[in-house]
Amino acid sequence: MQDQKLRKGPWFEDEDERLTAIVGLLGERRWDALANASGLRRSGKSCRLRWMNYLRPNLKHGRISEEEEKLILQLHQQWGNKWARIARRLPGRTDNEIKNYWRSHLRRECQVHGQEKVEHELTVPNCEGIAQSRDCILEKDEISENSSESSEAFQPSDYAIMRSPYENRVSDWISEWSNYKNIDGVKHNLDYCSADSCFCYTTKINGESETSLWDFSSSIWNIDYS
DNA sequence: AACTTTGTCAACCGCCTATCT
DNA sequence: TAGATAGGCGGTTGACAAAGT
Repeated sequence: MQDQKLRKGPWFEDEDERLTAIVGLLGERRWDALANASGLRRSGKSCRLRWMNYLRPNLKHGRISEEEEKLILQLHQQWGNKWARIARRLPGRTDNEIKNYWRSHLRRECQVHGQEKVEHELTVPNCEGIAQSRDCILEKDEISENSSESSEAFQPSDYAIMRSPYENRVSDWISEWSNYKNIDGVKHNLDYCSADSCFCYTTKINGESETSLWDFSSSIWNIDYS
């Protein structure tokens, strides 16, 4: 399909219907092939975006509730502009929606405070500056360990300053897993380049703390009953 | 009433990573 | 193993409506 023939801009109702039908037939994959098969003069990316942000079932289209807003603010404070990741915590909401909402919210905040600093800090949360490297993660780890607040559970999300989808996925997985297991705190040391990745976590069983270590490279549990 | 500003939303763009061949 | 392709993500833009002057 030639680029100059591709349609852009708002979607028409019949295009939505066609896309919905073809996704129902072929599933949510191979978007380029799907776009061709549908006869829509749209790129695969455009089809995917339309589906993910608008046509997908179980999407909420209404206003963001107060609870959702609190969650967005909280997660954004923890993770920064990881919209897709934040969206995964809000069923029915898309990353685009949350991103848009945040931008509106951010503008309001800036107007209220009248400080450019606010924008900077909100754009670059955590770490007192942007995490340019994984060194920052290590520093944060050290800070946390020495902090007077160290009695509080260390959240897996504190390691969210990662850059690759792989890192994000691993971090997400740890986060979800720890929630599922009702784990107090997770410490995560990820070196994805060397596949020497591990994280440790603490659980309480009958009031006793138990620290365990998950080693990605060997996929084994090392239990430390301290 | 007319114009300007602000807010909201949908969509596109470019980059990066994963997967395929 | 390298190159090509597909998919995912965050940033940005532009259209439109509502609110303000």
